[in-house]
Amino acid sequence: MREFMAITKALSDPNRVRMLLALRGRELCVCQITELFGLAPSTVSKHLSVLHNAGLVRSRKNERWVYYRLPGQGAPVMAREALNWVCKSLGGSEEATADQKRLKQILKMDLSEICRRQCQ
Amino acid sequence: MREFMAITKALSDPNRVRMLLALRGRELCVCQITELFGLAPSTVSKHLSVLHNAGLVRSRKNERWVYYRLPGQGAPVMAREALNWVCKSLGGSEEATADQKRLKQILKMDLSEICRRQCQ
DNA sequence: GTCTCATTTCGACATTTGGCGAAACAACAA
DNA sequence: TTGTTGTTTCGCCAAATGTCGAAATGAGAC
Repeated sequence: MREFMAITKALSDPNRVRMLLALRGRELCVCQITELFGLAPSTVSKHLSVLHNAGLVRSRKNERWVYYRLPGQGAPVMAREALNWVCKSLGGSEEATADQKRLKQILKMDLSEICRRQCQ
Repeated sequence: MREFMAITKALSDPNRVRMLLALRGRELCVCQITELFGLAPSTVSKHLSVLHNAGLVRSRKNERWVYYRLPGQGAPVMAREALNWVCKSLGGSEEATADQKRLKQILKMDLSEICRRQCQ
């Protein structure tokens, strides 16, 4: 029950759901997600920690950046089924499609450049 | 997205999830649910309206009582899949099992008697 | 019509939550 | 070591949420 509630609470915020959808098929670093959503870095970090706590994302650190990704087959059943449900339900939604489109632009940019813009 | 968020928000409260689990295989009237959870009737009513709004329960009125039940095949895909996920994930959980046990006792009681006790 | 009574709505309150900016942290660079 | 810099943690605030009791609703019963 505790595990389940951690997942549903994580999924009860639209920004967090959009983050999961943006992570389909690739990993993203915090600054890219921040750029995508136009939120403060601290806010994005908090959202990601909620998702991480629910087992809905994994993270790794490389050089200066922290990358988040969806967990693969190694994830607990509950989380995996939740993610399947999210992707199946909203994979083709307006919001997800628009995010994917903007994400394409962001992926072309240099990470350092993104971060520099956010530090202003 | 709106429909999806209504569902995840509805599922983000443990009492509401427990209500869904209690409704597996039977309909229950508001006073029975109130008795099961030890909450104020107004609180239970609000929770049920949130679930109803998300399409996760149906209701009907009979004589003095309002009965709630899980929607059958007629429910929208998203709600049906959410309910399947809930039942599959938590159907055998400690909380659900304990609730089922207490529910057995409550089902033996007369509806009028339950309501009389709650009006004190 | 009037009463009864199960349920819902309303108003208030305490807690939780999403958001930000500032400060702390961690890892690389010089 | 000392900066630089991307990320996280910490305080704080405004908005949303769970809970209750009181009042309103509405459908039978008399």
